[in-house]
Amino acid sequence: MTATPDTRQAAQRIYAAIRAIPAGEVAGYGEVARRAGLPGRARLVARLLSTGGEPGLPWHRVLRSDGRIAFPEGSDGHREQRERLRAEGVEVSGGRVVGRRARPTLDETLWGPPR
DNA sequence: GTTCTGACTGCGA
DNA sequence: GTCGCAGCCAGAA
Repeated sequence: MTATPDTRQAAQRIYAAIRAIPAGEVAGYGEVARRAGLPGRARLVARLLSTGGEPGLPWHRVLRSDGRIAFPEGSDGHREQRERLRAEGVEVSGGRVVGRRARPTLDETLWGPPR
């Protein structure tokens, strides 16, 4: 790849943003990208994960803006993500997150809460 | 070098 | 609620 320092750094920020998602909570690709300082680069986030991402990365907490799993229902990845989320107390039905607003409240849960 | 593709998003109908 | 379209960026062929 052209692995420019900028791109690599961006990837690291994205990874950090994903790791910052607390268990039992979910975040959208766009949200993660924004937190990483890359607004509008949700696709980059998705691509990073699809190309391997990082070991131990809670990628299953990353959903689409609709709060749905990015994988098509019935897919292997879809099934795995659903299981992982359920293990953390997040119920998923019909590819949709239940018991929690689809719109990830990352802002409030992560960096912008109480205070 | 150009072209295609993709774990996406937002808006309008 | 769903469906379609355009915009967007980065990597792979």
